Amino acid sequence: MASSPMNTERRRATIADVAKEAGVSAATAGRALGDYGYVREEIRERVRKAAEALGYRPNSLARSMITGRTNTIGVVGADIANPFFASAMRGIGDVARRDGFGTILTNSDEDVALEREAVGLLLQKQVDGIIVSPASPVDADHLIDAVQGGTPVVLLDRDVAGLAADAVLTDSVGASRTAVGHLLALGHRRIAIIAELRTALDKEWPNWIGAAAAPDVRMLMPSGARLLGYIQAHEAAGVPVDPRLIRGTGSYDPATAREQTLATLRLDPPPSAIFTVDNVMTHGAYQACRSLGIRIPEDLSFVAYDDMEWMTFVEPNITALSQPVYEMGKAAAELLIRRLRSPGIEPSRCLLDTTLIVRGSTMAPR
Amino acid sequence: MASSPMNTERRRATIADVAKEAGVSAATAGRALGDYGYVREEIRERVRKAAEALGYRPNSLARSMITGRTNTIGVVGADIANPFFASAMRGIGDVARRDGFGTILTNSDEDVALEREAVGLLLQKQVDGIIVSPASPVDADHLIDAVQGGTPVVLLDRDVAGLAADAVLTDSVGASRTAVGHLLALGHRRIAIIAELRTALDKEWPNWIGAAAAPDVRMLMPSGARLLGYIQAHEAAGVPVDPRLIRGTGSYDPATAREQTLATLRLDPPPSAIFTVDNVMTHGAYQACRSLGIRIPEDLSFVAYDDMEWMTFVEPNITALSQPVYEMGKAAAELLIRRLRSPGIEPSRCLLDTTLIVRGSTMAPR
DNA sequence: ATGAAAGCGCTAACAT
DNA sequence: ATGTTAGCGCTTTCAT
Repeated sequence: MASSPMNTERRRATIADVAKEAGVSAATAGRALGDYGYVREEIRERVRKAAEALGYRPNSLARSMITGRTNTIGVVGADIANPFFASAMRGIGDVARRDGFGTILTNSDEDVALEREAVGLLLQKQVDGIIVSPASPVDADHLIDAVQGGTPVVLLDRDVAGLAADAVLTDSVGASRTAVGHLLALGHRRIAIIAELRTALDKEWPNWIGAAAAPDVRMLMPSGARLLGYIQAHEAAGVPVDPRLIRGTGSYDPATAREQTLATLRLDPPPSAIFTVDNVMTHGAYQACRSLGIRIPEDLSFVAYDDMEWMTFVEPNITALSQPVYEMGKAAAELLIRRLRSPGIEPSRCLLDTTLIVRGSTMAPR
Repeated sequence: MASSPMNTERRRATIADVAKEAGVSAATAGRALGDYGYVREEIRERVRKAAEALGYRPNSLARSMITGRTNTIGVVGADIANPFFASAMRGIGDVARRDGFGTILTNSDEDVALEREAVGLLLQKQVDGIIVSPASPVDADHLIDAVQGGTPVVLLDRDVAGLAADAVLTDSVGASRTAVGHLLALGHRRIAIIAELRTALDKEWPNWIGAAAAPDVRMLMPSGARLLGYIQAHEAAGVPVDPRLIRGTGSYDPATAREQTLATLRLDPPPSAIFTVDNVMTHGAYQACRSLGIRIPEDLSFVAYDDMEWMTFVEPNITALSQPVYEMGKAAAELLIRRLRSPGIEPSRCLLDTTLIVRGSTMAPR
């Protein structure tokens, strides 16, 4: 009955082909294969056989046209090559697969224009929802548009002022206070901090020192929030903040972090401790320390935000703030899928804990 | 003229809405917005305005139904949390974005069943092509199916016997010969190797030693190929291979790598050097060495396959084989997109170079 | 250069 | 329980 010749690349079988082969209507074939509506068990089996014989594969595109759902999640991260996003993405991917979703991945490189473009592309592809680590906490009209257009958004790691969306966050300010508090408690009085401070609001940090009111944390990027924690820890301990110890790189970039670290270490008097606000900053700062032959912790105590596996490889092991990054990705995907299933519910903010792991890179200053 | 009320979530505008707003037919609106066919410039502008006013976004699904192309690439890697795949994915993503493609990412966890399922899902989603790091070099009927069905496949990092597809590979055997040759030239005669050796054919390595004919490299996984290079280097140097120094973990897993390393270091006489075949093995092996307080390179020379940033953080720096991972991802995407544009061409195999970076972790045995 | 109509592959109403 | 019909949003003939 098969009329097509044995050419190597024949037209893919459609549900109509399967229906004809099984001697039923396309609708019935669809019901049998798609597990919806009513089908006699005997027919179902016959259709299955026919589908098998023809090597039939349903076309999700056509299905999505009708159902309005693609079972696809869009993800916009800064850079998948960064271990932070790689781990988070793994968490997202695991939950997505478990619940029958695919994931479209895009990189924004911390650029709002690229992020906007990426979100636009995802919307055109009709993703069911979007998980995003926004490049800016204020410039987010494209995210608001998406939500208004009916595509839910979940914020990962970074908040956005004025966007009522689910979010998975950590308390960067608090964690930073803990880390810097640890150094202050050890007796450090000159603590350098290496941070991106890339956005306009993050760059207003000089105003935060000694200010009556703290800035709105929701307007800050993680690096800004972590600097805020640094300042708060100092003020709580009654230790004055030396602005020269606060080094902004202006970009996510180990090379600049190295330069800024070298610059701060040349100060007179030099810092007795250094705090880096994420793995990229840590990378550059640690390189700088090594290139100068600085002894850790005798000459300089070192605390890093983000725990990396190599921090137990080096001597001494590095004291670090450990974030549950994989779990953050999982939580984001779970929040999104929950919302897809029950759209009405109030946005919820999931706050995960960061823990300080004290290792050998911190001691009292000498 | 806008008749819809200001409800927060109105139906998304379609091309018909835009057409009506602009006072033209849907076909013309499509031509104006989609840059195909002929449209008077004046009309084009009018349609653009209407689209803008309605916040129109084309529906890629509908477009793909007709054109048969989704402008989407499917990627199946083992684990995006592994820095190797994360870098490769970044390369793929950069090229894809440049050429107007999206990327759907899935993890196979080195499991052929999961890989098969992932490929099936990607085909249902009608991806234009698939980039895959196959979990098995022999069990690949699903990949053959994809190609026969008209969806091109590009192999990344791992070859598949009997699949005529584009591939981006490195010479694992040769690179491994170089690395082990370096150790042999220094005078090492007892070199341990830590490798996955997960597949059936990789586990046949005892037959390779002193064999007349080498096994078919295309049937081996990278870890098997690297072990083969190890054996070849020994035979070229006339140094006998001690099978007790060859440690297979059976899985991608730092914990097992650590155990195997501890076991091999307990041998009498112990190895004077160790070679790890990828970053996961390196992770476990390095932990093992640290936990025993072994001095590198005085007690043990250390060579790693895959260069990681931390290898210049530790003391001494680790001698490593560096692969151009990001470029491999780029090349894979470029091969795939080239094939999408000119389907007829012969499959090409892109072989990238691996370089040995000699650092402080290797010296002559004492 | 534009419009009318057909149709991609599938599912959702509506019959029966 | 099954078939018929309509239609998702768009592009592509085929007219004019």
